Amino acid sequence: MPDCTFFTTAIDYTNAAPHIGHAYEKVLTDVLARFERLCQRPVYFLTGVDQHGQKVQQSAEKEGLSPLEFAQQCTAKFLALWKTLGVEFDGWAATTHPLHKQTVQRILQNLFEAEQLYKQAHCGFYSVRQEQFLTDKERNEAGEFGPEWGQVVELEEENYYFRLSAHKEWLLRFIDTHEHFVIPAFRRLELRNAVERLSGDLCISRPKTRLSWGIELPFDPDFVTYVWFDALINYISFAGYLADPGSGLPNFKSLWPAKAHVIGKDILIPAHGVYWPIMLHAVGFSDEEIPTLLVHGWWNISGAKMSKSLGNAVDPAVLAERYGVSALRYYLMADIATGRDADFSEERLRMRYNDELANNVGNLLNRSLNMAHRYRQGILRKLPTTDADLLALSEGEAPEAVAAYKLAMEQYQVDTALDAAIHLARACNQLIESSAPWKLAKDPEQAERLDAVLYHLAESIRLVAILLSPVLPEAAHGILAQLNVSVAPLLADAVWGGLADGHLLGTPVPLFPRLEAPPAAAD
RNA sequence: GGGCCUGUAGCUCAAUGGUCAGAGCAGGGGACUCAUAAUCCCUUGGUUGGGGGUUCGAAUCCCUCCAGGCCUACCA
Repeated sequence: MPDCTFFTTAIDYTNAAPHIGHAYEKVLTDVLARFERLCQRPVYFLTGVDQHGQKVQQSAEKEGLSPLEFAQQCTAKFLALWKTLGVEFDGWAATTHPLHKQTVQRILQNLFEAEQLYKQAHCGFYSVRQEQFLTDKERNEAGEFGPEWGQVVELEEENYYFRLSAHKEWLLRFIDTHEHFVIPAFRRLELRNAVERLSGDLCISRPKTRLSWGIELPFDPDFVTYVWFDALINYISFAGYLADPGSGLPNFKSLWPAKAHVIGKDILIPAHGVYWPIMLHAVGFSDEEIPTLLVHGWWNISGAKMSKSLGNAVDPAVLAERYGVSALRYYLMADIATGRDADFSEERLRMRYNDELANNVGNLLNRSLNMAHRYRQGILRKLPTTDADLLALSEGEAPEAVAAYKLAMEQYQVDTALDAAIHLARACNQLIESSAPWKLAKDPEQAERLDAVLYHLAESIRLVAILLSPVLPEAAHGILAQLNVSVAPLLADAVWGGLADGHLLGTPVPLFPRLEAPPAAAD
């Protein structure tokens, strides 16, 4: 058993600038990692970039750069975005890293020696322009390869193959016996059906004559390895698998198996659901060492799939600039159910931010602190109370919100978890209306009740801040600062009564300024 | 072609086969003044895509049709 919770994300291909989908996956994983820290569990968050392959090589040539230069330029954009969005990872998996190359080559060598790889000639139609073999799927209605492929020649080429189909029956049994291999459940069904139809082995090499930008096969220098074989291994190479002592990489045993590989639905089949478990199995990993796949959905725009080529890609850096990191992170976590698709809408981003963060939470903090200062110089009294409405909050709404939040987060349902936090804030606003502190303040006989109400508000807000902190680390810090709480948020502290008798609250400053008018039409 | 998902209020979504299908937002009406023109209360709004079937009971299970989407095919 690993002693550290290990999350990975897909590594992004350094061929184009990051879009909202990249940002979503990384923020989601960042939130899951931050939740582990909130629970005081050790966590290791690995993300990175996939820098090899034909597309990078081609794009680099177009720009007159070396593949490495091009990949590094693109990598810098991803790194800058993660910094902007507060995505704080522990390990950075860049596949051009020498230690990664070393591990990939060691695994290839082991598989070769175990006779899991073999060399075979393939004869087929090859597009010179696109530099790839064509299959029947590329044929047009007339059964021919269209002009978009340029010159097509019949070519025979030798390559190395991985004995994928030899492990098909094992994979089927594994899927059948491991209910939680794929989350959500319907994806597991989808995967199982795909595996049933699996036939043939996986070509894992490209001759250097047509692709040089990759990791060389250790047993045949005329070839580099296929992109997926290179990329998937990042999950173990950067976790320290087969690493030499003193490499600086983590201790593999402390991390593996990963709690979850967070990936998009597009790379479940075949890469992560077929190639990856079979690779691990072939290398000698036991069934208990195959990690769970947490498969998230897509942000669509106007219901259409996001695509750079359609010109509708949403630049997350622009959104962060326009609305702020908190608004963007909140929207990405609140407006999609993990595993499903959602429609991206700036209008909904503004709406949810204004309604839930500005009007509900932000204004609650502001009005509560304001009253505490106006009526009590900011000093809280922690006194026993018998008022039913206050007990309903301290013994009902608040602990129930924490429990619902925890349950949802453990099931990766971040949107549901956020609902629980917002619901608690809403209950506080209701308490303010029903107790009307401004009236209590005018009646000396109600002094104790006023103190109790103010305490209940501050205490509830403290809990809300703790619950929001994985999604909104900065804003949670801001809330706690205004409450004059200096300790870092912990879920263990999300229990009633944390604020001491005589606690002095900080000065109210509007925290989530409303996004007033929609900015002038984008672009 | 094969596989999978979705279809519930104007919008975004809930609802282990079991009270009258619920929230938030939007719409309508009202209240309040501590607050970021915020908040709170009440309220309008549904043939659960259509049609069959199983059941004492169906949004939920089965069949079928319709509509949209995804994977199958190197964009999270």
